[in-house]
Amino acid sequence: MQRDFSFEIVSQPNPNYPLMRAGIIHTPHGDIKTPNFNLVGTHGHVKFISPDDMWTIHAQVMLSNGYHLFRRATVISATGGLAKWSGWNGPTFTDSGGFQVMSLGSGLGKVVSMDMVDANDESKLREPDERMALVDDEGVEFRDPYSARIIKFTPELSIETQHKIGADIMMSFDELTNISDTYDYNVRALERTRRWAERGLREHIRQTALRKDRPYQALYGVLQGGYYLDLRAKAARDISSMTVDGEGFDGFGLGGVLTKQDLPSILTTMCEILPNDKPRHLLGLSHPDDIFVGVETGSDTFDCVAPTREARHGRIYAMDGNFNLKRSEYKDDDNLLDKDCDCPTCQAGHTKAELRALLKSSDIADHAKAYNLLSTHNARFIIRLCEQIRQAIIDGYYDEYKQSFVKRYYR
RNA sequence: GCGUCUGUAGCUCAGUUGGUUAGAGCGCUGGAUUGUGGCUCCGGAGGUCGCAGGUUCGAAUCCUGUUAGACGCC
Repeated sequence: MQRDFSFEIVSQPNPNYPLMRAGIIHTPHGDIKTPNFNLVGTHGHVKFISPDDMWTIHAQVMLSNGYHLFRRATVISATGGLAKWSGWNGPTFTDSGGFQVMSLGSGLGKVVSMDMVDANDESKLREPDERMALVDDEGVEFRDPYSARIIKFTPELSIETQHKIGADIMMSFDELTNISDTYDYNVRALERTRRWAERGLREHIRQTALRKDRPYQALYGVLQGGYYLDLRAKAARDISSMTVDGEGFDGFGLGGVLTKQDLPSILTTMCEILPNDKPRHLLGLSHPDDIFVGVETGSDTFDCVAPTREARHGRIYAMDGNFNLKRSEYKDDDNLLDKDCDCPTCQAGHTKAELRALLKSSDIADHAKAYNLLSTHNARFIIRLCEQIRQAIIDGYYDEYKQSFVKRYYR
């Protein structure tokens, strides 16, 4: 199979972190220098951040969602794929819709619990008859109560949809378990995810053959297993060794609801088993401490809604620690969001007082302005963090960099 | 001058035939937010019910007076 997709490692091994690396992912829409944070544009655009803004803040990747774009997949395909259709002409990822198995199913209407006090507590799960996503071995039935629309998503349909959308990198359709699911349930869900991965890989090979006129789209196999290390190791062995007609996955997605406490051991367990020469994407995490753990254990790319969502809610990232811009103490504060920031918002001189007023205004146009200025700021903060981590890995001063960052940020 | 209507939280208002510590939305204020059903979610402060009397076991609610505003009529 012809692939215009590859991964190269550009750093020397670090004895303190044997799995850590900096690299380059070569895709049909350009190179991704890793570690990198992918901006999340679920519906094909990042909320309140334009493609021009993305270039300005040195974003490298947009990650969209095959489930949310399902109805528009044919149009996107006809337009020439996600990059052209969205106006963002750089590298793109699509997620499979696997996250929605949980977020619209057992976790519907709840903030994703990452607290171990909820572990194994099935009473914390949404009742099946209240869920908008019902899972079985065949796939997932998504229901929309407003339109009465029902979509039966299967691994085959997810992959076919993602091929239509045409992102450079796709994710296999997986079942994400909730922290409240039991060990036994995780065993069953993991086996289901393994079978779905195989079915998806088979469909991927079929679709690739059907679309020879298009650039090759890479497919990452996704690893699950809850917070159980034995299941995580099994997932890593199963997915990394999986082949269909001699073809395997191009990279790996590290998925699941992962607590800060368990993150290092879970990531280490998986990445020690995964082959070193393929890229790994850590799904859904972007807080700086999580990124540090991720890169130290071998993750290359990250994505998360937190920087943009938290920006819209007034949670601002800054080198000396995050803060809530809505607090009254910033009402007359003429300082920048972060005096050391190179984002367009801080470079333009917007003050905390000014941005707070926009954010708290009753005018929807002011909101939009604030959301744009604050989202680009937070996004740039995490992107810059990844850029600096990459440079530190390559130039051999990672420990010093991390120490200085953490000392200020988590003071 | 007379008549009618209206005065309840910073704002807009609910308050059932009088019945425990008078509610809501917005605003204010604090927190949450991790592969985006989110201008979302959770919490807190804030009122001697225009004022003064009266009836009653008990009044935001009924009666009288008074005051402020709106409207109408001479």
